[in-house]
Amino acid sequence: MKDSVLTMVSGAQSAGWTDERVETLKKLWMEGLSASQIAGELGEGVTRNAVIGKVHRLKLSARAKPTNSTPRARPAARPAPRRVASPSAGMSGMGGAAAKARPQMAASRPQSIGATALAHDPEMEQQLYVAPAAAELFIPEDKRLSLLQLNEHTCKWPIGDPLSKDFYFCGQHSLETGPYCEFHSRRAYHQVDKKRR
DNA sequence: CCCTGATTCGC
DNA sequence: GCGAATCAGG
Repeated sequence: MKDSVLTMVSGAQSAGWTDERVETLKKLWMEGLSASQIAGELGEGVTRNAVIGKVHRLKLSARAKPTNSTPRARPAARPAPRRVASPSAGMSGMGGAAAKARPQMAASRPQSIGATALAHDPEMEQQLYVAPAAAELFIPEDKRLSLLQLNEHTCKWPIGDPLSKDFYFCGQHSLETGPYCEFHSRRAYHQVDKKRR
C-alpha cells in the first residue's frame, strides 16, 4: 500500500500542482497567455511568479518563437539579491506615508488585459477595451500656474510654448510618486515609448 | 507608471 | 519542488 499523503492539509492550499493544473498551465502557456493571466485563471492562490516558476521547472518557455529567439541578455553574474530577514528590523519613525495597499489583481479577473493579446478566446474578444479617444485635459485660467507658482504638490506638466506668455503649468495636485498629476503622469511615461528601436 | 518573463535562493 | 523577491527589458 502506498500512503504518500502530501502535506496539503489543514485548509492550506499549498498551490499543489496537480496534473490537472499543470495541464491547464501548459495549455494556456502554449496558447500565449501571459503568466499573470494564467495565474488569474488558475485561481486566487496562484501568483504569476508561481506560474513562471513552474513553467521553468517544467522546462517550458519557448512558445511562439519559431526561428527568432530573443537574445535574452544574460549577464550570467548576479549581484546576489539578499532578502530581508529580521522581521523586527527597519520600521523607523514613519510620518504618515504608510504603505500603499494594492490588493488589485488576484482577486477578480477582469482587469485590463495587458499587451499580450493572442489567444482567440471568445470571452476575451468582447472584453476589448477602446481607449477614450481625445480626452484632453483643459485647465481653467484660474488654475494655471506660472513657473514661480509651482511647489512640491503642483503638477509640473508644461503647457504651451515656453517662450510664449501663454505658457503655464498644469498646476493640479501632483502625485506623491512624481512631479505630475495622475493624468499627466500617465502621459509622461506612457507615451509612444513602445516599439522603439 | 504599467507590464512582461528570467533568475536566484530560502524555505 | 515551490514561489517571493528581485532583476532586466519593453
